[in-house]
Amino acid sequence: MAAKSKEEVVQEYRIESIQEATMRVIGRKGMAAATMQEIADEAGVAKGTIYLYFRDREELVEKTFESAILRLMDRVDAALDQEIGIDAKIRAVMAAHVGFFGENREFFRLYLSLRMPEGPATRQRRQKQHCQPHYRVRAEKFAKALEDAMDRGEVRRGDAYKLALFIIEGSTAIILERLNEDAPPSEEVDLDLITGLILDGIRKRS
Amino acid sequence: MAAKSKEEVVQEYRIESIQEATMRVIGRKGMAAATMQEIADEAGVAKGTIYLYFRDREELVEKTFESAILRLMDRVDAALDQEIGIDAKIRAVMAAHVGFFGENREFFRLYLSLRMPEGPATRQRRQKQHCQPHYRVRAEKFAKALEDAMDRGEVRRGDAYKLALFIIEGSTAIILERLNEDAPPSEEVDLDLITGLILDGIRKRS
DNA sequence: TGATTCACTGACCGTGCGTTCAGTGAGCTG
DNA sequence: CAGCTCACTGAACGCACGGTCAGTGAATCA
Repeated sequence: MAAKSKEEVVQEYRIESIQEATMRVIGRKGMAAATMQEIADEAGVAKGTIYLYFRDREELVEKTFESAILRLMDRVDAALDQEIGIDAKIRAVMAAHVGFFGENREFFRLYLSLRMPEGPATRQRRQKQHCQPHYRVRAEKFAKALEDAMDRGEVRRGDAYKLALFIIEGSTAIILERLNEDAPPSEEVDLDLITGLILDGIRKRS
Repeated sequence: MAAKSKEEVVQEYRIESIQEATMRVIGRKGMAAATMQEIADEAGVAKGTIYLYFRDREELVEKTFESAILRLMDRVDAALDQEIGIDAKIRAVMAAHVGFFGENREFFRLYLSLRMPEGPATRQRRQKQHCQPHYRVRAEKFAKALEDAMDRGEVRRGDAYKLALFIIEGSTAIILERLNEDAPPSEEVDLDLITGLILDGIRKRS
């Protein structure tokens, strides 16, 4: 059985605290301006302690990103795996995104920063290997759902992957706007907007 | 008349060279990893020379962004000012974006970096004042065009600003994908995809 | 042609970062 | 209770960056 020793428990707790602190600081200051010192202060540990659990800053950010994005992926997968029509499925996927980022506001900055690789070529390659796949995989899964709907005749044929990219990125803009608004409308209103646009477009029908 | 003295000409040339170098280096290394030294080398001048024309790194980046985004805005404005139906107008706006970024690949990284403010509060405020307005203004102009179309009954009523954000951001994803593709399809194909989605959605009609 | 100017240079400086590691002390051990 | 262990600490280090400014020499002037 999976009984955890006291050491394991305290280790996991430390790792979690540090990762949460990392997200909060990056959420507040932005990727570039988030320093190890401030992350350590925020987590209530010494700077050196972080290096007991993470090799360097890069690994810290990477692991922090990964553990959060996996939670998002779980929700999206749950939405995609349901046996429902494409209408409901798209709405569910969008609801998963809006809900997740609503609950994890601090993560949003980190999420935006890591979509676009930074730094010299070597760093970029490493980021491409670790962070972009999550983005790409999510887009591919969504594209797969669109293709299935095309096969079933629910959706017009077209480049499903590019459609998926468009939709995911477009919703990101709406989510960003929601997070900046003082009094965002209920999630339903924005979900209706998004799904309405995706499914039926903006053209008025007679 | 506007005869330029020799000094003015050489000044303009310097400024242009430095700004072009800035875009190339940021395009290659990313915003954070682009150093003044490398920009200077790329422009073929000494580091100190840059500071004769720009107060500091921040102003350099800001001005570089501004002069490029204004060129984009000109194209978009031209597309929006035409007296044509909303179908053609949307296509023209999208064509302006795709075309511009196709011709100014190096600028794309800079563009993506400056959408989301970085750094501590003071820096963020300055960026909000200088860079975000261009983004917001573009979205508002596009939203205005959508509202006009709503008034004319061409488009269903809805939150025009959020629709504009969704559309602009979604197209950005397609453009990014185009820039990464080894052999992107002709612009027409992607423009059809985008305008088709926006106007009529993805749902198959009987 | 000697004097003057000034755009340009690049070695230098201070700062602030990520990273290290000798030291500390709470808690376990025998 | 003496000795030991080891997770944790934070001062110190090296480095790379943005920014400075005394110096240089080509172009201009008188």
